[in-house]
Amino acid sequence: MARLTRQEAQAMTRETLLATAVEHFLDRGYAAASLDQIAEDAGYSKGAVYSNFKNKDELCAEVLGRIRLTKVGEITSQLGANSTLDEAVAEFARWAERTIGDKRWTLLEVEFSVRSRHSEEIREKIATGADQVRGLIAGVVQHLAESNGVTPALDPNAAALRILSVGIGLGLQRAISPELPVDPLVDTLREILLGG
Amino acid sequence: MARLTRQEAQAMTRETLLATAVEHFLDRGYAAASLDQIAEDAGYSKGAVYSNFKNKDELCAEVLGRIRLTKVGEITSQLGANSTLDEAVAEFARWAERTIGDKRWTLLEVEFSVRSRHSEEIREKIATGADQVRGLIAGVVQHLAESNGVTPALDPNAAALRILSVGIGLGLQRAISPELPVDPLVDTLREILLGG
DNA sequence: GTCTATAAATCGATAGAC
DNA sequence: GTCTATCGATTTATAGAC
Repeated sequence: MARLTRQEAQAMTRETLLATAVEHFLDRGYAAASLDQIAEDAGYSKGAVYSNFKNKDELCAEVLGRIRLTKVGEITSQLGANSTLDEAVAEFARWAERTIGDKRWTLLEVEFSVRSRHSEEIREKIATGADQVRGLIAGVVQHLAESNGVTPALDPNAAALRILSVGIGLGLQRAISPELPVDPLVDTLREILLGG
Repeated sequence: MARLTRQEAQAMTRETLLATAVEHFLDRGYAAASLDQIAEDAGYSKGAVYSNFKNKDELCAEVLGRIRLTKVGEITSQLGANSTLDEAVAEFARWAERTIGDKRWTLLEVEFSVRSRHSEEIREKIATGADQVRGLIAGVVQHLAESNGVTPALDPNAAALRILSVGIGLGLQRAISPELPVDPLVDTLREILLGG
């Protein structure tokens, strides 16, 4: 290993802090996650956190961005590999079972969304993030429809809004009552794809 | 006005505190609502709050129960008055626009749900509340279907789960981005009712 | 049952040294 | 850029008087 330049060293500090923050925010939620503990667990002090991130909200926003990249990467790579529509829907069902089943992510997304109450700046940041997520879903729907030669029952944006709504609402209910089925989310996707 | 007995006086204290708490929790959310301010605004002291409610969580649970009674009362009374299915759906659309448009309620429900993380006792309380809400929705769907002679595409429980999921997810997104349409919720109800 | 007073515990954010 | 030390501002919950 060559020596790190100052820039590389700082990038590593930031990376370590961010990776540690992901775990803490997922495990404890926004309010209960402590910047002090995150810093300590990452091997730094709280000052390092504030040197690399503006405040707790911005750190959480970056944490959520990273988590979303991971989750979306999982589903897009798997969907691209499937040929028939049935297989794609089945693959989506397995992804949903795992992902919506992970209540830590849903609860963190939702808890952070509620913070839109406290500041217009946060609200805009959250709105932008949600917009991006809907865009990703719209792309997936369009891709699935085109590569299978079907016409969706809804235009991509409306489809994405509907799918994300069910995903959020069902995810939250399943975080509270894990015995609830994932069917509504999978069925929603299937109906949109086949119902044209 | 006759004099109040001790029991009546205490019932009135409780009622005043609860009514004041509804406004504070709706306006500021769970975390930002202060028991001290609620008590003061109601004309009592914090001690009175703890004499009438076990703690902040139980007070919030009662607050949510009362709000739900109000909201559900609105929609059930209006739906009962309508004759045709189209009218009922249109009436539901107006109710949804008002209710899902009231982001204070959605945000409070969601914020309190997230607290299921911190204690199994709260989680059970929240789960019971959600169960009741789904039961109410199932009843409305069944009533609408029977009184209009249609067979819903889903059984009442599945229908309620789907409708509540869309309601929660769309409500949260609309709390952040109010320009989003209410259509997904109304369309979901219509499709379930007509799709059998 | 209600009030006053206080306990007790955080935690986010900043200032200044290095 | 990072660390140490500290500020500052709250709030829930309780103990004891009335």
